[in-house]
Amino acid sequence: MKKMILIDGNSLLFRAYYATAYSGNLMKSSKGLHTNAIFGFANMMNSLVDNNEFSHILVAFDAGKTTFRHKDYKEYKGGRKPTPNELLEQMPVARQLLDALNIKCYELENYEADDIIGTMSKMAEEQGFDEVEIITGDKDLLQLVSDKTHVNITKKGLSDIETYTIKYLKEKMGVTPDQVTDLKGLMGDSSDNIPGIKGVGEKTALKLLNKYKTVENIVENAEEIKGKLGEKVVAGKDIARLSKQLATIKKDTPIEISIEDLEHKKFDYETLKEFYEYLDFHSFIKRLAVNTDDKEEVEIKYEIVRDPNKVGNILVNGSFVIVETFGTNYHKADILGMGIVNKLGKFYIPNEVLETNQNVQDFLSNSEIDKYTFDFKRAKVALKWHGYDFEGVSFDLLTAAYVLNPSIAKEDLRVIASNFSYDDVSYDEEIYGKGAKYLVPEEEILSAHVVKKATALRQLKPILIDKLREYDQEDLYFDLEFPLVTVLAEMEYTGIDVDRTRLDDIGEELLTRITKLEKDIHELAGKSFNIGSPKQLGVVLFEDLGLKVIKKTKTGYSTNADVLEKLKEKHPIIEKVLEYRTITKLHSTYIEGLKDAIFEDGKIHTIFNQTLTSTGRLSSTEPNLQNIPIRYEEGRNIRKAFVASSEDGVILAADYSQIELRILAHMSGAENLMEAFIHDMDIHTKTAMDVFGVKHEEVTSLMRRQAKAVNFGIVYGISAFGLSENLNISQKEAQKFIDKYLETYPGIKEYMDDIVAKAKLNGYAETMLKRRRYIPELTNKNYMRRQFGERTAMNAPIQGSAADIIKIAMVNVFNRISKEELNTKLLIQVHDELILDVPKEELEQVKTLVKEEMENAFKLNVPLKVDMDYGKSWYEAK
DNA sequence: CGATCACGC
DNA sequence: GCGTGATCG
Repeated sequence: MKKMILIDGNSLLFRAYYATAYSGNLMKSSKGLHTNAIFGFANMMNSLVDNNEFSHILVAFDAGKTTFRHKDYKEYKGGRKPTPNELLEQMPVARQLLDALNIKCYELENYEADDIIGTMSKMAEEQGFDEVEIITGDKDLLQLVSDKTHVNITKKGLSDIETYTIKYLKEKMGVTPDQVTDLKGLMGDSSDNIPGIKGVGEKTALKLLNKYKTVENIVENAEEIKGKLGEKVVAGKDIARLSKQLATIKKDTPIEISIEDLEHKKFDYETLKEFYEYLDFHSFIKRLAVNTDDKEEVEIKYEIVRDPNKVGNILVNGSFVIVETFGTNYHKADILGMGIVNKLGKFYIPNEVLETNQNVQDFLSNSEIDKYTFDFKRAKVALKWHGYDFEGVSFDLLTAAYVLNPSIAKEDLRVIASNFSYDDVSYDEEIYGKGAKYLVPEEEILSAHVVKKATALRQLKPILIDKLREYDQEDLYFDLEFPLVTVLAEMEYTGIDVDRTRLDDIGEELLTRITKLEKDIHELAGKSFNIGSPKQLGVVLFEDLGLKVIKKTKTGYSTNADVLEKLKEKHPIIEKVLEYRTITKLHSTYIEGLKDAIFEDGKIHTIFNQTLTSTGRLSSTEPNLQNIPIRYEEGRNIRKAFVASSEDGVILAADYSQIELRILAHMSGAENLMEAFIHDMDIHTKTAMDVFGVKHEEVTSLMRRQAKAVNFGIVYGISAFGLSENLNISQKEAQKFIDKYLETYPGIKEYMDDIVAKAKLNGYAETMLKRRRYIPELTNKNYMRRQFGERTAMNAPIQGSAADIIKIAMVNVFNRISKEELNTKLLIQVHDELILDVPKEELEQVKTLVKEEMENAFKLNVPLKVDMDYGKSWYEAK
């Protein structure tokens, strides 16, 4: 149930103030601050939060004194008594209170709270909220009543409210919501200093509206109206129109917050308590304590199941299952136990029972028994290492949350739960501790935690599935992201064979070179220092040797490769340092790092994080197999250590050629670009031809290099600054290149503008498969951040769609391999490339299959092209 | 634990 | 632009 509460902050504060102020003795805190309005306001907010079920909440405030309405009518709200200082000083405190309550408040320059509320209620209705409740003391807001939106007007004393529905409004005031503004246009409003038609009061106004419906209609037919009234209407027609306009609440204010920002979160007990103490609101503190104590007493009831005769009975279809592991690397994690929640109740099954009870193992491995889980891949791989299969899972909360919003899904269930306003579960870190204190707690604590997670899972599954439907992401989730979990689990568990001796040999060579380089560098420097320390190196280069400082970092001299490259001619030490950097990098990250990651089976088992990147790409850790060197021969040699698993098998590498630019051609429909791909031309040469307006044979290598950098920039969404760094040119020149590129391909310009506009409107950009990336930077006050947001908006659909496509290919390749009963294994994905382990006799079949599935993963307006190669090692599969 | 650097796409 | 990892202070 999605229900939004919108509160008119100013109105309630006024009411709260005057409700108690007349007595003449205002409440004061021990610090001398008046608190009567805050007290009433806090009371109101508390009873609101305690007595209502809702999912979103916002308190809107007026900003400043003037609004856009003053432009049309400078007397707007004129003649009002000034706000008493005793109330003014409480205004900021109200915002502090809301902060402590974890309730969002918002105000907007030039607009009134009404307009924010009007806009939000419209947005909420459009986005499928079931109900919107507006709370105010101002009857103007009644114009917002609809079948979904109710307006609650506070009555004297604040304690009770009057709820207006369309029906009640008609009964009570005799008008429809739309006519509320007409009514005010006719009769005016003294409190806002809106004139209305002279001599027309409520009775007359209603009579007129009853007959003519709107102010406009009344004015148009003024001649029909007889007598004095007719004259009054004619005389006051402009005033009436203006008055109506002033009374009309704007439903399209340029607000900078989104519905997601308003999700109701629990307050932090300590913060709130501190705040109440500051205000001397002791009664509230007591109530707070009672409420939290209550919560702690409601311990969840569950059963720890050990009886082997009983355990079989509780494991039924439709179970929510948490397989609890201990250790971040699940290839070597212990399994602690399982939390099960289903129609029979809540249960905890300790690991000893899992290990010894066939019923439990059958339950997990039976694909006919429907199960739902959290972090399916972790559970599946961990169980597999312990000898158990985990099948029949049809929902994984972690990946579902990631699809809904890639920026929230961290691997802690509590983090995700909180994002959906469910807080009744602990963070794993609270249970296990961290660092040296990462320990398994006693079973009582552990089991309660695991069962709570399973309970949260049950609560959250329908909510997330609803959202997937609402966002039209069901296909993306059920046909792609979720099936991919199993594929990745298999890849990780399979692992890739590594020739340790090869790594040893390369490592030894590197080590001798390092020793030699160290000696040379120290000699050239005239002293011994730590070359690996940028700080020390900086001193040697720029102080001792007096080289020119090219760039500085926050902390000192910059010594990165770009800088050193420019100093290469100036001193022989530079070349040595550069070499030292690459060699030590190779040695520590790739030789030592990889050797440490080899398992007892002689393989490396990476972990693909499926829920981390904001674009939809995968990432790889422990070790990262997506950044094994390739560009330079020295590093590329590392790949010789990644070998086929069988004697005469091969490693097959298949990569998409220019997939991002092909996607750009497809999405933008830019003709020149499409043509290039349809004829399979060299894309950078083609870009150079188009941008520089030259013939094929006139493209120089510099032109091609520049065109390539611009294409690169398009794909990665870099700025003029980034491009200038890449090409070593000025930002101005870089901007010229970009402008020229967009001029050459107007289709791309149009497409990019469109994407940015849409992203600004929606708050997110999306891929071809409806994967979203939210971009809050688009409304950032800082120009640079906004600019970054725009580039992100342009880039996310390109990179994300490429990620979508290779994921489709992976699922399809995987399914084909198993359907054709092959022993070939998918091993690694590197963003636009797949690495497979292929037995010799399957090679021809697999080559065909992989090419087919990759090239036909998704139908674009241009062909998808895949290049393949194979060999005994990854090195040979260029 | 943040900053810097280097590797990949 | 998006990532991971090693090292330093």
